[in-house]
Amino acid sequence: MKLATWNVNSLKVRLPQVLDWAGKHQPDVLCLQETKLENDKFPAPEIRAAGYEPLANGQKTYNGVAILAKSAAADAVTAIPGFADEQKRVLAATVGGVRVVCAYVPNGESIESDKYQYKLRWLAAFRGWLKDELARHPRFAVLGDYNIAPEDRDVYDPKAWEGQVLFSVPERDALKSLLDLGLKDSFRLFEQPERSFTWWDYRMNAFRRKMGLRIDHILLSEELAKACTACVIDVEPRKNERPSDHAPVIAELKL
DNA sequence: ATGGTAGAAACTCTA
Repeated sequence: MKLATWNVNSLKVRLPQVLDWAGKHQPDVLCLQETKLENDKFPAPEIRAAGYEPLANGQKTYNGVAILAKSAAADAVTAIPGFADEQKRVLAATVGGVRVVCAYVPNGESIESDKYQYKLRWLAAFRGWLKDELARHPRFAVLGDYNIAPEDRDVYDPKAWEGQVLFSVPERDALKSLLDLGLKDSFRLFEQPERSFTWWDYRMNAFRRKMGLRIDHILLSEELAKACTACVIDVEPRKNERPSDHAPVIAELKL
């Protein structure tokens, strides 16, 4: 079973790239973030034609998540229970006996921003929900754009990024506290190339200069981590014309 | 000295 995640930064713009990529890599589950589409605008027919059943939780202009699955998805949840949030950032569903959470964690803007406080509050609520879901589902995966780089090696210039949003200690601690629930960063289960990143700013030729951060992650429960045989970042779509600023991440499971 | 780019939508906000 292949699980994948990709922040597409507008599904309207990126739909052809998403269909092309899914056709090539054939993930069983593809989690998308920043779809920026209301559900009634979601391109469900095109996605069905490509062999995927879509689940969408979107809004206009900002945010929005979706799960594309090769087999039927059940028991969808579209919000963090008990956390009032206008922003569409989560979607959970059960696919092929695996409970999948697709998440778009708030960016935070800067550590001085109100949005940063929202990010930390959001992560605390998210943790509570994941704990509950994990208790009920031993086969549990949390995929998405976390907007947090865990370690120095996940940042092209950790000195310059120290204390900045996406790499500040409170954010990294929040990510650690998700792992402390009993989740594994699937990417680090394996030997990986140096300078492995999933996001590069559109500005300053950041991609060409390898100035990236690894902020998109696939976290796996113990049971799924044991079954995980590979996790890779596919940088190829970042080279496309009109690319997303994020690259997809794929984890392969032998279930 | 505070850019630069991209997306959506409205002439600005978010990332």
